[in-house]
Amino acid sequence: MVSEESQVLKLRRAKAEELEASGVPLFPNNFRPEDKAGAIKEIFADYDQERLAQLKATFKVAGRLMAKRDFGKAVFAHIQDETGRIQIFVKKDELGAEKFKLFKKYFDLGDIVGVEGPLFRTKTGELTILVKELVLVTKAFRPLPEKYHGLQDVELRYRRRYLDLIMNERVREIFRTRTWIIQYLRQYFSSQGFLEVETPMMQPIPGGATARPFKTYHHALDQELYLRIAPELYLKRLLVGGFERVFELNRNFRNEGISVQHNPEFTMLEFYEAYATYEDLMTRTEEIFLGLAKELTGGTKITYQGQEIDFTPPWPRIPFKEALIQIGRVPEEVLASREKILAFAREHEIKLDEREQVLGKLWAKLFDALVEPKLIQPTFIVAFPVDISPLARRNEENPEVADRFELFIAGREIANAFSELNDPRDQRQRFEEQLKRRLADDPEIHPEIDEDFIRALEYGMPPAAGEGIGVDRLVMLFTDAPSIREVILFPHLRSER
RNA sequence: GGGUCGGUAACUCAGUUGGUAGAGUAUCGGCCUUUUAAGCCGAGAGUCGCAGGUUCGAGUCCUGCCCGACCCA
Repeated sequence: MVSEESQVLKLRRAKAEELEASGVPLFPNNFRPEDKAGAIKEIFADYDQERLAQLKATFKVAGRLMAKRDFGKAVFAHIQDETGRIQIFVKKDELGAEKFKLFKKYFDLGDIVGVEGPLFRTKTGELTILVKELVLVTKAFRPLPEKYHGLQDVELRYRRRYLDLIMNERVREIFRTRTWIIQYLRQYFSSQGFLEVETPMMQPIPGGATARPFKTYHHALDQELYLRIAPELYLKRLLVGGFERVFELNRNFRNEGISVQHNPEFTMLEFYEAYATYEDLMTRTEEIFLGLAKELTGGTKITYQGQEIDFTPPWPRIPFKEALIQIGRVPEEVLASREKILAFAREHEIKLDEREQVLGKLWAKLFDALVEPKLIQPTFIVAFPVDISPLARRNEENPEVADRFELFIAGREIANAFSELNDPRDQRQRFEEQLKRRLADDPEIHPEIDEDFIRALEYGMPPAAGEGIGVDRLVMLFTDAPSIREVILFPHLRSER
């Protein structure tokens, strides 16, 4: 990058080098903090000045210098470590004239410093470290954003997430919650006897979903590979292999648009349970979400973008077609034919591909436009058309419908699950049907049937149900984040130029 | 891909009908030993996203492009 040295940066670097020349190391690694700001504030929250004065202990904390208030012969400052901020009071007659002068002249906001000293309470009651010892731990060559407004620019927040994390406590909190949720999920599935596994991220035939994949190339193998769009077909091979409960919590990649709900790489939880049906999974899903809500809020409700969402089970289970009619207000007769749907869509300004032949896909478009946005409270939509459910088991009574559900919350799809199709003959037919359509759709694509997956089914896969939960969207819900970028540490942006 | 809005100092933002580019924070110099957006005095700091165009003169008007946000596909 071209030099973006501003006057401020030049001055700051020059000052640091002057300090270094005087014998003070800028990046030493021999300070060992023994205390955390957060813990100190918690433990001594109720101590008044008198009790603090009786403590013999001193405290040793390292943190980034976030604020400095200079009174001449004494300076108040705040330092921030991973657990929070604590005030320090640097007095000339406590620290000594020499070190005090150094601090005033050479220690800048943004530097990481180490302090040691006893605790006291100021006139205004703030718990404060009276600094007896002070060292520079890491010199910052760049100034921090403005202390009051912090870093606001959304683009800068994403491109320089490190700065965002320094400046915005709320952002740190979101990512702690994200990690917490992921740990909760792992713990839940492990405790239920699910084995966590890792299946290929690079796949010769990208299956398990319909999406454009990222393509890559393996030189030694002289083979094209695709970043996975879903782990599904591999996880089901493991059911064939005899693992009866498996889950994978990891990244999927889809080479499609970016939006508030879509990042090219996103985190998916998929789990498969032998001898269970999609109905069992609805119960399990209610249990998981309710558990998360209780742990995170103490209750059954959360607020997402101003809307209250209540996870108290049971959640409504509405057949797909009925949802279109009752919630979407689509007249039943419209659903019967392609022509009527196209006319209806035109009339209601619902955009869809007029060349689309598959009835189920047309229904799905109506659903996305008319039903999905209205599903605010947790709702299972069940009984999906088979022609948009190529991996799901047919319903026993109605073979046109799959034993499948999708979970919607806050107008978004959060999970997708079904009883798994384990009849290799039917699976082959469905793949072939899909293949035909995709070739007609886009001759550029060279889709392939995953023959080994079919072969695996031919060895016999126990009846099972499987589910995928979009973890980023889940985290959005529980952190009240309006955009997926707020819950992904480094969301994809165009490169800086 | 289309629409709307935005990009001005390190950060947060003003900038009038087109007339020499501003504030606060941060920085630098000075004063100040219980402040907390500390205060007071003084100073420096800009490729106004980029490239063209109109004009005597463009941060401001026009065109194209780049980056971002939101909505739509």
